[in-house]
Amino acid sequence: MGCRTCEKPRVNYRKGLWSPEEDQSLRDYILEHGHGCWSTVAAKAGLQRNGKSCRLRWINYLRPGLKRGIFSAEEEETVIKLHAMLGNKWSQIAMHLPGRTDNEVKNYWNSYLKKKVAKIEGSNSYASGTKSQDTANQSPKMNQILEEVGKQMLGSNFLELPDSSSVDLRPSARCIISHDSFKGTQHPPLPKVLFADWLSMDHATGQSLPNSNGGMNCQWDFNLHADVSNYGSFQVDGPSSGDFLRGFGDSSIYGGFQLQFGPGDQIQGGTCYNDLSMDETGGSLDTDHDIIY
DNA sequence: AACATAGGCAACCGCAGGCCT
DNA sequence: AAGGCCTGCGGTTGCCTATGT
Repeated sequence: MGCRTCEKPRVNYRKGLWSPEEDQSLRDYILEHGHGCWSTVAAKAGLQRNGKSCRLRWINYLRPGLKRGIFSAEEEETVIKLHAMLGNKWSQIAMHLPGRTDNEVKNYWNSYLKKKVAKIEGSNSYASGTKSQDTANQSPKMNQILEEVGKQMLGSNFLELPDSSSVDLRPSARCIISHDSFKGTQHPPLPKVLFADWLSMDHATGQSLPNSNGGMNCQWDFNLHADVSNYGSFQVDGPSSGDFLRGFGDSSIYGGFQLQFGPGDQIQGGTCYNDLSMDETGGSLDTDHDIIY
């Protein structure tokens, strides 16, 4: 193995704010070629930036489907509740907020929500520490919040897997309802898992889920009704589907649509989203192609 | 109008984990 | 097995703008 570091020419990477021209170059390049290896994107796109900077710019600002502007009351509530459960796991919190980035959630929390929660919580440790992942030490109020969140997650906004499903919940899976509040007989035992978690665990490992429905691999999170016993189809509805769809070339389809997945289909990050074909009437995805994200 | 301060946000930094050679 | 690279994540910094004096 040679020393590749020594072979690389030293580049004075540009830092600081991105110009509109740089944005355009990066966007054009990725939309055409996909990002592939980030460290080579900058050079190929004609930018004097390092790969890390390009990746960050794409994820936080340029990628399709991003929501800009102020957080809605629902989003705010979601952040507060998930932060109470997960602590500073911004990427995991952001998974539950379609169109929001971890950076955006983090900034919103640090600049606004932290103070708001501090007011609510008064002088207890939550406001100052913010790392309340140790559920054993949580206040009764926090337990109440956690219980409420858990119930909501078991409700209609989140996936409930039918009892007959054969989804394998691997040990690495983070199970949201493992909190003490949900132990015992009042809540059904596993498997019940957030759809986004279910997908992201798959994403994390880069493997297909070992179930009979074929591997699905994407990170969006939206209101949906799932029927994994029916050949891996799931239906998306509600306003979030619009955000989802805006990720695919601004197709402004609102309302319900249905995605069909075959056993061999896989949707995962890595290449270009405009390879995706979508039948607006039937709403089926051509999953021979990958979806960027 | 000029300056000081605070807040918001974009971007950078450093670390960890996984993968490759 | 060891070292290097790449990616993702959370923490932090610094710039810009709004607001107050």
